[in-house]
Amino acid sequence: MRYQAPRGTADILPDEAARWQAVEAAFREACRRFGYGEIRTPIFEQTELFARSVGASTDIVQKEMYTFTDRGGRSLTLRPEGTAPVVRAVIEHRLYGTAELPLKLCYLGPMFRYERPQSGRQRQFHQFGVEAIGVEAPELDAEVIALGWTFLQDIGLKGVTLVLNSLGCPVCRPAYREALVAFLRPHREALCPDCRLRLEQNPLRVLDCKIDGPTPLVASAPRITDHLCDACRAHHAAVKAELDRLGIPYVEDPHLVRGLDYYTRTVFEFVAEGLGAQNTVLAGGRYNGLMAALGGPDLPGIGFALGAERLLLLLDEPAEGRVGAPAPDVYVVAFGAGAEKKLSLLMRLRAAGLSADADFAGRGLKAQLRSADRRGARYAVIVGDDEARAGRAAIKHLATGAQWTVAEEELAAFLAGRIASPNEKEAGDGNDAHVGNHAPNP
RNA sequence: GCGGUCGUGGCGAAGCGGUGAACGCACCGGAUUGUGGCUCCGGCAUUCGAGGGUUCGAAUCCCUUCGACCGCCCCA
Repeated sequence: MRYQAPRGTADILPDEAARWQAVEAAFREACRRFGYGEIRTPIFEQTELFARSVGASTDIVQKEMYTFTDRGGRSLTLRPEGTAPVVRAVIEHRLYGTAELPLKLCYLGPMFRYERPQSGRQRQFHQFGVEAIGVEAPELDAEVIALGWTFLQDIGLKGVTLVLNSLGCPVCRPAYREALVAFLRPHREALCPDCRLRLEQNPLRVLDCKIDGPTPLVASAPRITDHLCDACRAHHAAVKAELDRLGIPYVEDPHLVRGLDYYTRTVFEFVAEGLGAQNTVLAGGRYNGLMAALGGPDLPGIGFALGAERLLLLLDEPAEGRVGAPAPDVYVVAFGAGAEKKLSLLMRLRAAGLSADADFAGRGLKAQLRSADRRGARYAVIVGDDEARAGRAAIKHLATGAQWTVAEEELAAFLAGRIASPNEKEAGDGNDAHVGNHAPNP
């Protein structure tokens, strides 16, 4: 055990990778139906991009970024989230001018945050996300939420709750912030140490303090939703009305505050049971000022991201299984004079569309058949001295023990036909004297 | 960044100061000539995450270090 994967990273082994492929496929399918095209951005970006967009006072920027200097002296950062790179790409390629708005983009890939790993949290983790840019209509907020909802339904996730809030906009949020600070400052000593700092730097974050979360203090604090400007209030109401029409249940939480600074108006999270403090599985919101802040036109946007590891944690327990190759249709057992036919037989079978594998350890007949069985193969093709001499191959249906002998040339077609046939399990042709020596598999 | 639990063969897991590191699974080989699954027999850790120390003697005690898991902060 000399080398290990770096702290907070994980290898996804074949059995597990199959589960990933399933959720990725479901996500891509949901995105397709909703009209989102995939975008792939680099895994690292200029450090400035994240500092500007995510917010200098956020934990992500202050202590969680994987930042390094390349050989040209540039400061680069492994992306901690997906929105900023996508927005950057949209601006860089002026996509807003070449496609209809909203521009709908989706992505899936690894993100990096330097944190203490624990359940549902890694340093390299994976997010699937979407961004819809260029339209401010509340219907779009609802549609984005509906996409997240649909996806979670599609993969059969149970016990998730949609939590909704509005964070206002540059018109109304400053006033609310003042009101909140004015309310909290007299109670400064009652706040936890972290919150005393937040009070100065990012007062809204005090609202979702876990330590004295539902204390009378926070509970009785002024609510953002009571301080929204007319436009934000109307927007928020329209989003809720649309969700009501769609029959998507949600709970309003005026204390929902997201950890990234670029959010405006709608913010939402889908929270799940059973993940401890890391219970957010999908979250997002509107970011109307982000495009302009990153040097693009002043276009609004909304999106979400979901944590793939958390999602997989919530789905069925990983099945304990064989690590490695999938069960083949055919396992070629070749030995003696037949050994030299092994590879060419495999190639013929594969060319016929069958999955085929064989022993590569030069073991005996018995051991090879054992492998065929253990690998879960449906058929074994046996080519030994006798078969090789006759230009034929013995075929054995492993579940029943039925056996046939066919000419080498006909082998692939014969097997392809049988595997496609509903009567696959009929008895063999009796050409093999050994049939009956073994009981069928129970 | 803070706190807790823990690191014994491919995996799971005993042993917790005294000469050969249980056991289960997996794996490899065999049980009369070329036929798998069941059963039986045999094999499979000079070594207990790494480094140092205490001791006549350590996987078992101490220190350091690396790592894993869990919780907190924060986030997806």
